[in-house]
Amino acid sequence: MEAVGEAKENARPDFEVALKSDEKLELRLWLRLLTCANIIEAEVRRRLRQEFDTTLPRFDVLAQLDRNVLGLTMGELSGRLMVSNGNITGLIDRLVTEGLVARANRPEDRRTVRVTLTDKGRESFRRMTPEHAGWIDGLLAGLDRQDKTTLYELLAKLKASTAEARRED
Amino acid sequence: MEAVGEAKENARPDFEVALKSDEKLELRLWLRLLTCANIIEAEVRRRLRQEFDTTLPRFDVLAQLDRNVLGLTMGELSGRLMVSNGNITGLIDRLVTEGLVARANRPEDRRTVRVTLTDKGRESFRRMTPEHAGWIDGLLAGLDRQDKTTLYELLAKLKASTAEARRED
DNA sequence: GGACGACATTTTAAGCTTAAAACAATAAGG
DNA sequence: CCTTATTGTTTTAAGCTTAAAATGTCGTCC
Repeated sequence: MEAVGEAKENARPDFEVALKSDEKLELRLWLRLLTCANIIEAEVRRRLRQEFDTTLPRFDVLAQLDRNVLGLTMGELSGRLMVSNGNITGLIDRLVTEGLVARANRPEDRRTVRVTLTDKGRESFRRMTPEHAGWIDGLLAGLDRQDKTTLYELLAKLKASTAEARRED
Repeated sequence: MEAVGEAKENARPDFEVALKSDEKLELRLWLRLLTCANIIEAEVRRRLRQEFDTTLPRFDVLAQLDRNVLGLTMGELSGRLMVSNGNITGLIDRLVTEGLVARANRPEDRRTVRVTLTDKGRESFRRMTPEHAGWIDGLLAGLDRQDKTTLYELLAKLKASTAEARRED
């Protein structure tokens, strides 16, 4: 018997359903952006779990390590994924248990750890990437090329806007 | 002593820093969308914590209850926020402890619970909303009105696209 | 060369989140 | 009725996430 309602396979808020139309444009824009990101992210998480029995944070770690053949330190990983250092510790613990990554001590600086993909980890990641790219393509298929480039440019502007706003504080 | 690096006040991935330029447009677009959403979300979370000592999921629950004066059941809440039922249980537990919402049993159907805002909860939410809207305005200030409406429309198209893609499976 | 500050990582405590199972109550069909 | 299915909520086990504190290591500056 299934206890969870219609939120199950969607996950994350679709606030727009409850939005009064007299809301400000800025708020509606933000909520719609959030909704889109959440829908796609939830879909990617769902498929990673169903098809590869893994999670998005694990996938993200593998992606970073695949790009950096020489490995990365814990700090470099947390910087690139923009999560806390403590978070990375647990994530790497689990990936080591799965045999997908390896920790190597570095004699030249015993404070740091070099994390690298194992062969198994690399193989696992390489098996997932094309599927992953396909999911994204499918989810964006309703936009034509012009839509995509326009959206891409507007999001660049938005990103710059948020950076500016945070600089001012 | 501060242990956490530069990820601290940003939180959430900025994958673009590691993106090879030969990546597909679709993938770059998705990662940029995710980055924008994560930046804004992290900023809202940070300010909710700093200025009001609360969290985004709590704020979202209060927002839903403020719109629905008669209250909502647990199931209605989980549907509107698009999270699992089990999640709502814990969230409401904590909000009850804080005195911001109240659970009321309903004699006509003893399976369900009616959750409503307390006066304290309503007052608390009303104090946060204008600030919250201001934060969003500030973060989007770098876009002119035309940018915002175009972005709003493109995101509607994207949302429809994801719905279509998931319908096909 | 010892003290002190800076840096890298881990630990801790708490909250958020989910899927799945368990529990509780109503509804429906004989 | 009363059994069975359905509906609404909670519990459970596991993972993700953070901020803050603790731990361990390096570098520098007397």
